Amino acid sequence: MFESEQEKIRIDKLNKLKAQGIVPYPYKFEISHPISTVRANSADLISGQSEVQIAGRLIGIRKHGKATFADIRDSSDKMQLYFKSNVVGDKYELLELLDIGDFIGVKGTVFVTHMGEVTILVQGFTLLSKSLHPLPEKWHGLQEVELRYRKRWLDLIMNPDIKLDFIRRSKLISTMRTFLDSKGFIEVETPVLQPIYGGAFATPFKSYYKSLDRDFYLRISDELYLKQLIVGGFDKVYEFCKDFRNEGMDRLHNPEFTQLELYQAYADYEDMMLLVEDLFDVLSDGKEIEYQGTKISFKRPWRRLAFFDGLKEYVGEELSDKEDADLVKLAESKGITVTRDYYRGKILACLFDVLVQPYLIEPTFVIDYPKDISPLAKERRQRTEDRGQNLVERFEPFICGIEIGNSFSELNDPLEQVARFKLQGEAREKGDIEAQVLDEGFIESLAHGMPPTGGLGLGIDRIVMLFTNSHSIKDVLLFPQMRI
RNA sequence: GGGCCGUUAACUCAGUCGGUAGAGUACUGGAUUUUUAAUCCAGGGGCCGCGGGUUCGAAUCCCGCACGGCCUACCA
Repeated sequence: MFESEQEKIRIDKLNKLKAQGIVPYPYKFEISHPISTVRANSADLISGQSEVQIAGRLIGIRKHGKATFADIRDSSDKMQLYFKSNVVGDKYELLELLDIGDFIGVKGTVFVTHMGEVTILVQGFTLLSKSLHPLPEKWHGLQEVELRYRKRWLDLIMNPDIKLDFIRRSKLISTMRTFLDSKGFIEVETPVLQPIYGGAFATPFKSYYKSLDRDFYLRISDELYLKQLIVGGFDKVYEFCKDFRNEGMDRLHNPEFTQLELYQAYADYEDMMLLVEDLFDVLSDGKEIEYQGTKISFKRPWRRLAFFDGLKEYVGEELSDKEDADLVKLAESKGITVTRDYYRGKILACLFDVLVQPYLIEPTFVIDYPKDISPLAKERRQRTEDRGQNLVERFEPFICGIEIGNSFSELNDPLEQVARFKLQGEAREKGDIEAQVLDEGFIESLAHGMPPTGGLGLGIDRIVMLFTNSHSIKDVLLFPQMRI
């Protein structure tokens, strides 16, 4: 650390500052305006000869002997500074000890240069923080993608425009919160550390709780806890839930990610579809977005595509009445490897993911999934057009081929729920390591009675990707997971 | 998991046929009181990702590994 030539020079400057009695890391500085405000009101500030105090990071220095131009930037904008030796006096010499990257505070008056740039004529200045490590080059900046993810602070300094995406993320989440609050939903918090994980198919991260001497898991979902709150009498609850899944990472997956899960008593999955349409109408402000070159409209109603209709449309045949063996054959003919412990629904889901999902560009609700891959969802109500049994009331919304959520008419029959977990147990014994584990507390809560309930989970990171036109989930996570 | 590409100064990048490691920015010293990629002069700065191999000699050729990116597959 601090061994490069440039770092040694800066530490040397730091020591010279200290020797002059200057505190290189003072405690605070009174700011009269953010830079953007100075800019917006420059005419008034100039005519009034008003003194302003602004602060920020030094991002450029141009020395001209007894005059020096510099640029500082705060979170709102940047501003040119003009130091003249006959104005700042002896302090002018201190400029020699400042570097690009330092934070300074200045007081001065606003004027416009011959070149038309709004500038502060500096009357006095204070070092607010000495920077010891040089910043990347001034016009190519920091480009190496790996460094941008690993050293996000540097990325933010050198590529400040990326802040807009993270501000957008924050605003989208706050809009969701306002939307749900206005509909009477209550925001709750549930455990991240769970003795039994559940609510989704995934491999968990395992931890160990010393004082209880037992294994705990980082949650893969908060579903089972939120439903217990519905049992307890909250009619509408939601949680922005950081989930952890011990799986690979790629442009759509980070091992820790954020889901919005919400549950509404006396509602079903049809209500959840309407809620999603409403939400996206608000999030998009009724406007189209463009994602990776494709224009997307969230205009209601979204397309509703039955799971088996999707397969029929893109595979060319009706699959609901096919034998398992034929499904395996079909999968293999499409180059999809099917291992032996796969059960029917999983084969179908694989086929769907590969053959149908990539083509779901316009916002689409895929509805009515196979029962055996949906152990927490209610059986589908019988309708005249039904193609047999074994469907549940479940949908997943897709946009641009990306799965952005999951929703059910929640199963609230405790005996049926036990039976579904039992089937999951059998799948687990056959080697399906993601099969869901029976949670006795959850079953007991259902046994006390849960009202009919609609549940919805939305992948927040992926939704932010859509609205910020980000190709990778890493671009909407400030600190994406990287290999160590 | 597979394929392709990348890794050289703090950053952005060159580096020919295998023959002493280059530029710009940044940094240091000097000149410069309206510049804004300031300009001009001079200078310092390298584990060429890591480990092997071939060779008189490797940043360069070969093998392996690590990390990253894109594509692809898988994991719902």
